[in-house]
Amino acid sequence: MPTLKQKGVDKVFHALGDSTRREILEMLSEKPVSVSLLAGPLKISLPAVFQHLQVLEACGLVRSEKVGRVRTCQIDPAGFSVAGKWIAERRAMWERKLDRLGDLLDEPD
Amino acid sequence: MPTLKQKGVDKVFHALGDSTRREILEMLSEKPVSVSLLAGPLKISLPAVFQHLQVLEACGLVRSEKVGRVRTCQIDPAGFSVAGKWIAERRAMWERKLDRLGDLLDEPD
DNA sequence: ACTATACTTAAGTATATACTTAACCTTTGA
DNA sequence: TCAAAGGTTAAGTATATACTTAAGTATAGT
Repeated sequence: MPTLKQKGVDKVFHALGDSTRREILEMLSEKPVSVSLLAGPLKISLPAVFQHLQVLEACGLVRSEKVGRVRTCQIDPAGFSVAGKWIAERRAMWERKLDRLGDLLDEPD
Repeated sequence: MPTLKQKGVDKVFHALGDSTRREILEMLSEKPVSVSLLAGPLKISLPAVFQHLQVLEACGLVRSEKVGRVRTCQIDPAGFSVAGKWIAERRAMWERKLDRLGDLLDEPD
């Protein structure tokens, strides 16, 4: 079943699980930003930021392009739709099932 | 800003970032299941499963109740709405902004 | 050509995470 | 009452992750 494309889900959620990376995403959600500008507000080194960006790119949450010596990063919606879809699908299923269950916790199978 | 409730977001995404934990959630999405039944199909020890369950409970993705010596686990939608909301909010914002940008950054792909 | 800027790579460290096995507690049922 | 079933705790290990500093590489400005 949905175990084939799960690799991407894995990477996206793992990426979102880090608060620094989510901070980066918040910054990028305003507008595209260069690597060093992203690093500014963060209290970690520039290489560290770069590594986070690699993670974010690898799972389709961020896209970037280098022009001259400046790399500009922006949100890539692809990764988000992977994550969003996974959650939405499960949520729909549970809501149905939980509904059907009523509130009885003790269903002895 | 939204930096206050972020702790929960952190934990939920981190929890979802592990494929074994997502497998557990898949199982629970069918119906409530006991700890040892959850462990059955998984190729890890029972204590390991238990630890995953603790992570899932700590972030509101799973709820459980012990009756006699059997602990029955079920999906808790709370955690999912945290994650779903975070994604939905950002997605809405980006879609607006990216739209406004047009294809400003020319797409190399 | 020379220097500064902006990123990139490399290499190492410290902590977190997922797992293990062994031992322990509770409840159930002969 | 005793043993098995179901779960829990403890303790240790091995790998992954997030970070660091130092040393590149390439482009821009003078």
